[in-house]
Amino acid sequence: MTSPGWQAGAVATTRPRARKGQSELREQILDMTERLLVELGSEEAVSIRVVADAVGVTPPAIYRHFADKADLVFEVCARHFAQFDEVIAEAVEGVDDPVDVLRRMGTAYVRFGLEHPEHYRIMFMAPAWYTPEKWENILNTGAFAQLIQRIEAIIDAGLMRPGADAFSVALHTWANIHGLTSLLVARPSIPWPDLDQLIDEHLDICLRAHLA
Amino acid sequence: MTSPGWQAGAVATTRPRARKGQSELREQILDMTERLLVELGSEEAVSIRVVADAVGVTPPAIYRHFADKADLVFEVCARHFAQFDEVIAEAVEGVDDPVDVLRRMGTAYVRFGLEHPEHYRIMFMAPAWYTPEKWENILNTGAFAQLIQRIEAIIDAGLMRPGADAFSVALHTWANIHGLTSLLVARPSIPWPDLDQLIDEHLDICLRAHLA
DNA sequence: TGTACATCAGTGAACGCGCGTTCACTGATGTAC
DNA sequence: TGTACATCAGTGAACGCGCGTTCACTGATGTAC
Repeated sequence: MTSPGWQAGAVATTRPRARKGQSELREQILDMTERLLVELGSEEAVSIRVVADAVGVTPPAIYRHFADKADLVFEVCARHFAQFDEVIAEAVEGVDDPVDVLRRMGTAYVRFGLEHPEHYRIMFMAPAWYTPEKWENILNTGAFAQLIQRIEAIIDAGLMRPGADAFSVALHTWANIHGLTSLLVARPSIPWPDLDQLIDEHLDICLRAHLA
Repeated sequence: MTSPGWQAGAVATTRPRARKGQSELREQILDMTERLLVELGSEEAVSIRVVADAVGVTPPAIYRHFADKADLVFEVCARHFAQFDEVIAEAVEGVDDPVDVLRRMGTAYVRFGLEHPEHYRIMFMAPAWYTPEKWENILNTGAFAQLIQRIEAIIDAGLMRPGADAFSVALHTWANIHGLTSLLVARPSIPWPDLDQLIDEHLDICLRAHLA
């Protein structure tokens, strides 16, 4: 049995070459790498060959669009951070109450981790090897700057314990929220209690520790 | 240049065979695997061949003591958990004040992570693949049971907020302490403030959230 | 005490695999005349 | 409008590597007679 496209005399059913300068392959590769990262659940399992195969292209084709594997993973990582910042920013859009803002940021944070566990793992749990320098120091990230700013607003409104320092509160709050998120991501097999309630409770506790 | 041990006519400098049933190789392999895990900073980088080389033995020799690579890593993981439980238990020995007990457990926990980052990573941050089932659900672990018990003591002493549930408090406290620990382990390159103070502050916050 | 033998911890060579990456190439696309 | 040519995205084959694991073996250790 020969596949229809490969009968003698027939033109081989090769992938049609993209028009010059119009290749969408780069985007397809990024999309697929992101998807495979989620599906295979591990950075290591996503190889150049596996990505190429999934996209329907030969491995060397990847190298026309990315310098090497690290470059590819860097780009995907950059997408994760952009997406993350977006999610956090969206979560507080149009919310007035400054404490409610914090609650929503926290909830959005945990949800992001649960919905994109492999992204979250690479961003905040894995060794920094594959994380572009730009995000290695996450404290410069859009979302963390956001957090500090929102905490300052609460301090200004006189709702925080006296003497509270915005940076310090932000750091500990991040650690606390990350703690729940990363445990949920790393150990999904633990018989966690109801997630909605667990997250709500955790945010109660995190806020309570700092509010006046 | 031939190495002295391999001159023509000389007896090859082979590793002397252990006496029957007295092989210490098994322990040496476990020790070295643990050490390499720390040195190489990654589970994946520790291969059967690398371990064999470091111990001064050929790869197949490993298989006389462990069924396969997973078995070897399982055993090392078991050691980590035992060591961890020990550290936590030691930290509270002879401490009377029930709140102080919690503080010391928390400090010991973070310190364990900082001193054994690769152990910590495997135990609580890495996917559960290599974690023996026994510890996959960490809530059954010695240390977590300890934590619940100690929290119950505080509740009994009337020092907790009314309505506090020991299991719930333990869960959130674990998440909070793990949060700081895992961030420190995952992102050592972040310009963290003074560690002693950071840990102290974090414990203040964690306790404050639950105490009456 | 001396010799023949069984045991079995560790060896040396090899297996098949998937990895990242390279190289010379092919052939459709687009362009210049 | 037709033809010759340059471009370059993607191919096919191969590289060297380290991996986990297997196999038949060796030879010192320990034992039975």
